[in-house]
Amino acid sequence: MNRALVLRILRTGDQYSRAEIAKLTGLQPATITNIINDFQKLGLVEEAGEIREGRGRNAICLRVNGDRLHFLGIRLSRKYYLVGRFGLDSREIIKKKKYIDTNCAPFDVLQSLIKECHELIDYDREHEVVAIGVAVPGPYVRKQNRIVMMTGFRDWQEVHIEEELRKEFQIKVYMEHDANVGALSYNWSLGANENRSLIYVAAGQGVGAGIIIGGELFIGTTGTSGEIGHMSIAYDGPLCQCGNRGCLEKYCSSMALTKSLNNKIREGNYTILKEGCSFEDISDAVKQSDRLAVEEYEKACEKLSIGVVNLINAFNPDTIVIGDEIAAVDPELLLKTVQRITEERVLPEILEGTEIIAGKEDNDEILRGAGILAINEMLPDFLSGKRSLPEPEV
Amino acid sequence: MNRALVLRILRTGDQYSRAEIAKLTGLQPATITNIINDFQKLGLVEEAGEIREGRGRNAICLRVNGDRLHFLGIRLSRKYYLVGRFGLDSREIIKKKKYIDTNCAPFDVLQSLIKECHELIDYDREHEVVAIGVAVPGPYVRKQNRIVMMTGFRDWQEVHIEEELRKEFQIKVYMEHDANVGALSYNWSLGANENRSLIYVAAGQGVGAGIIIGGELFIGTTGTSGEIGHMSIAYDGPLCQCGNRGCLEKYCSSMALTKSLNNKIREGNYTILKEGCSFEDISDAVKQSDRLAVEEYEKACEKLSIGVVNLINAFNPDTIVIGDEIAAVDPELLLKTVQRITEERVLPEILEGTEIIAGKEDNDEILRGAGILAINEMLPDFLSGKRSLPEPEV
DNA sequence: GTTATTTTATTTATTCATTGAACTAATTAA
DNA sequence: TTAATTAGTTCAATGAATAAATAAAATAAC
Repeated sequence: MNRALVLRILRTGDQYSRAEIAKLTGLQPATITNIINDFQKLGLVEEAGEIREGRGRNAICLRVNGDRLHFLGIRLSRKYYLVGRFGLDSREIIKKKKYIDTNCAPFDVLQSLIKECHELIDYDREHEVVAIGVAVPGPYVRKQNRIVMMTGFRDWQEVHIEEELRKEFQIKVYMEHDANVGALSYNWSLGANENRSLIYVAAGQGVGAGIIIGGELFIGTTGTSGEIGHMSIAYDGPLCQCGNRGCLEKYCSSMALTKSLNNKIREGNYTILKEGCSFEDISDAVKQSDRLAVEEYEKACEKLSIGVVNLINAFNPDTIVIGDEIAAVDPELLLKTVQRITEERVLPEILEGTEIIAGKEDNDEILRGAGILAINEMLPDFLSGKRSLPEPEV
Repeated sequence: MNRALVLRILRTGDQYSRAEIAKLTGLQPATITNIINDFQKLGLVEEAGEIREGRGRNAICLRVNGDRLHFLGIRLSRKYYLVGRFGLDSREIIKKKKYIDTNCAPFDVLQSLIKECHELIDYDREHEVVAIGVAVPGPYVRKQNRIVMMTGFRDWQEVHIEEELRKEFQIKVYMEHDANVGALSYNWSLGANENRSLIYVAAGQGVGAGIIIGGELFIGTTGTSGEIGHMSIAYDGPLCQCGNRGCLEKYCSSMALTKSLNNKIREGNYTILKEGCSFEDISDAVKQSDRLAVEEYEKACEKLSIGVVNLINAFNPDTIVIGDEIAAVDPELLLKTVQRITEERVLPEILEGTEIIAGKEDNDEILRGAGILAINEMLPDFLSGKRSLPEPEV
């Protein structure tokens, strides 16, 4: 258990000396020496020069051997899929993106995905790929160990992604809701610690959230936590297909934004956009400061902010990250809007506990999260000895 | 750590044999023997007859010695306070209720409270009271180890309840938001387990929630989690003093219900109630099936249900308990309403993961929760040896 | 330049919780 | 009466963490 703790510290990618780790964990220096020795024997950790500061013996830097184990991460989206190869230190080694032909049957997509995975595995034969993590659009529920998609992705219901990948590659495959792995990814990049409470809001075609509590992913009883897209912010608002009214994602998903903007165009409002425009068109228009597009985008951000207000009041998390398509349109404007609305609507004593971040523009966070999922799930097996590490390369 | 695990199982109040505990914890029978031996030496656990079932040697029943340690629980409310004495098994030994004169200064209330605590401690001198748990109306924030009330209880801001009690009784004092200890209480009575995710909704003068995740209380970064009273269910609804609009508690707190009913009376609607009626009057009227009172109460329950819908979507908890004043008015009608609204508004795949319970009519849950808070916080110190148990009585 | 001080890391012996295996105890079914 | 079954204990062995002493390597002070 302490091994896991030490490794979690080192996995942040930063370098630490034994003494620093001892202080961070509260364990004795002797214990750290022992644990690090084990890790070095397993090839998980290596020394990386010394650091001189002040007087006293210089500290020896330690870092994980990122190439000791490799992992695949897959992000399956409605429009494309991403496959990436990651090191133990969550560093991206190589990645690929493929657009999905909308006419393409899920089974064929899966075959193409498998082909790409093979390529990524063959890319480096020296280091072994030991597990695969898959991020899929939520929501879904687990039923008798099978994953059943619920909305928007229903044609995939009969495709057993996990099983097929496991059969093909004979390694462990883990699957999660995309918002959940997004949370894992930020939890890692912000420096995982056991007190962290973080909510990653994936504002894309739908709106979902991944929740980190106590440094761990909280998925709820049946794995559907974070379905904030169906949180009502207007109890008598428009009916949603989930049965609820005034659902958050009716106001601020990319789908909602596209719909409302097209309506505005139909009403004859001036814009550089044409009727029938896609979300990508709108995104471009916002970047070109098209007045109507910016206006509508800001409105969507305001509604999203109401959702954030509710999350802060309910969770009082230390961090909220807003990511995915909607955030990528204009992270700055989004952040400004969220800050304005939260300052207006949350008691200052409560608000000050939470830092709000607009996700990076590139969408790789979720892909990396898929890789981290695989690492997180796999490592305990190695540390507990339930599974032995593959032979190290010579 | 395993000691804590074993004690947590026994603290449910049920009786277990060593073999059963071994199975439940996954530990070896020998380990359980050792741990139970220690507990018996400390007087924490005692044997209680045998149980015969099927073939094989009869199992020896074990149970916590509820009288080995005693605890005080205090529930401080706006209108009254409760003080209770509890055993290690969370059993209530004796309790007292005192109404607070609204003209009474907080300091005087505290003095009266201290007097009652003395009486409860003197009630049984054979068993030692080792800690006090205090439940206060939320929300509050901790600032430099001081607790600062935020709304509705502001005149208590300068009263250092924790410090005063600690000074007076020279034992540990723990303080929590009342909704949080309500959650602790139900977590206990439903059988604590490390996977439980439970939300206790305290619908009283305000609306707050206590959140159990992973069997533990989740209080957020700064301790303000569960402020669902200020969750907006109508983004353009009426302005709340918190700055938000359409806050849940504007629709379904006892204060809101009282206000809206008095408005209806003023408008001339028929009812047995008179203008200026209090929440207690309304509660009685509902119990007497006064049409207007029932109608307004049901409306409040519907709004509360919207909040519950949002909680289910966000948390996917295994249990939601709705308690406090509002629930006590008519738990059956409340439950029926919540079930109707949630079935309407939550996807069935998600809803089926959550059991919804209307709190018991008596309001002792929060008092007991205060006691459990003290027990929970105190026990680790005893088990880790940081603090030694008082001498057992002869 | 020597010595004292500080900080890092390791070695060694010790402690302590847990375990596995053999064992005792007590009960029922055959 | 014997075999089978279940409950619980004993005891030596294991293994992780620790305390204390020590080594190593640096700077500061004289």
